[in-house]
Amino acid sequence: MATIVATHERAAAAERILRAAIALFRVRGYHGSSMRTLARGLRMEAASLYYHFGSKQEILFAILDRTLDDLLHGVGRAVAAVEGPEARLRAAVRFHVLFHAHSQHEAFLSHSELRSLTQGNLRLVLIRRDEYERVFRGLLTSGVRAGVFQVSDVRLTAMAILTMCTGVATWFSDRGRLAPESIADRYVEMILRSVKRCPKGSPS
Amino acid sequence: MATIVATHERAAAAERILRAAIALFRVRGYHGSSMRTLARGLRMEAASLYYHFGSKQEILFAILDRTLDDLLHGVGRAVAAVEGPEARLRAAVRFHVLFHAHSQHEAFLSHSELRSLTQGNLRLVLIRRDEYERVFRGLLTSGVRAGVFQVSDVRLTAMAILTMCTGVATWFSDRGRLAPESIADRYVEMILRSVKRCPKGSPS
DNA sequence: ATACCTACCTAACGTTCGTTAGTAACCCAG
DNA sequence: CTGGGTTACTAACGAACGTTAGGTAGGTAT
Repeated sequence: MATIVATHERAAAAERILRAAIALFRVRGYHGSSMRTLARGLRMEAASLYYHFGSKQEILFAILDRTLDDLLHGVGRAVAAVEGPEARLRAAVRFHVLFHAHSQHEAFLSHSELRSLTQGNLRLVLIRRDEYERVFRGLLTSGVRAGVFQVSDVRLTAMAILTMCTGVATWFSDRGRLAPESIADRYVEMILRSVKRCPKGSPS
Repeated sequence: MATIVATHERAAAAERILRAAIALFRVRGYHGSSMRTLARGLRMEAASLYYHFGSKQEILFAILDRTLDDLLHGVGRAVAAVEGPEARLRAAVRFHVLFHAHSQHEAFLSHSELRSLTQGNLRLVLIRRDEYERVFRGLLTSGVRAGVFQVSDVRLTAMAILTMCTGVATWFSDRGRLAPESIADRYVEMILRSVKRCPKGSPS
């Protein structure tokens, strides 16, 4: 079928553009990257990009939109796979760290380039980001209710955990000292240490 | 003295420009901000900015240069004021959080706009940023040697602490629920909980 | 009063930007 | 062999960019 092949090729070309855009925006930023530079990396002309995307903004939104989808589905699957607040928080943190190492560049963009989105696109992205953050607040709250966590402020702790793990995307390197799995393990330990209720008289 | 008044006025004008640039770059990013937009906010013409700064890049560098200075001197003063690894780490974390709340915008820029610096300027900034990070690694190492801290990886823990506190600059709001002091207190607690050696069998 | 300096201005330079119009090469169906 | 759709191209648009040249009003020093 021509149509099936065609749509497949088309999707593949769009995918190639998105991958190149992720790499370029990561290094130079959205406003620092031009359609001509993006096209050059793909051995194309700038005008040809407009066959696949309606605008530069549409490319940025496509990247962030998909990344937010991946984050939401990923964390959903991660917490659903285990039971209990502690195991679920471990799974969620682990997923978040691994995602920010493996999908480092798009994860970075979905924080750093929010300001480059148009108002409408920003709204759509923020709705899902809030949803994502609510997952972590929910896990902390359940843990506190169950008596296994002890945190002075759920919202603040959730922000602290998320920004700490999100930071992995800014410094992680494939050729670095630590593998994503090692980083995730250690982050999980650090975080659990700071939210777990201390059995007897707490050190603080 | 004419010269003293003159240099003072000149410095004040430059200061005004820097403050406006911090606010603008924060919202739109360096490449997303134009000299004309910056000038409009100051009720000036774009060309007039070149009387005070040689280029747009020079403005960005001036912001980051001074911010790095403030960070280095600030953390130096903070740790020198107390004794012992734990008290010093508390002081350093406390300073870092307070700085990223009070000087939120320039602190944010000194992380997000590193990529907009020219190669030479970037080098100068990174040298001092590395120096700053070394302070935290040093505090962790002393604590481990003294037997009061227990961390699996000093470098990783330092990065985790720094990115977590740095994140405050991205979400803090003057009109938010928590005052900088409260945030700092709680961050200090969370971090100390996760690096302090547990007296008997650790929870992990 | 004159000369000078400071701090701004207007006007314009050449370049690059995102984007559109129109077109040519290719591929597969009939 | 022909025709239509797909995917790229060349060329160009107007706008905005960072920056420079040159001028001018107002204060200060002599």
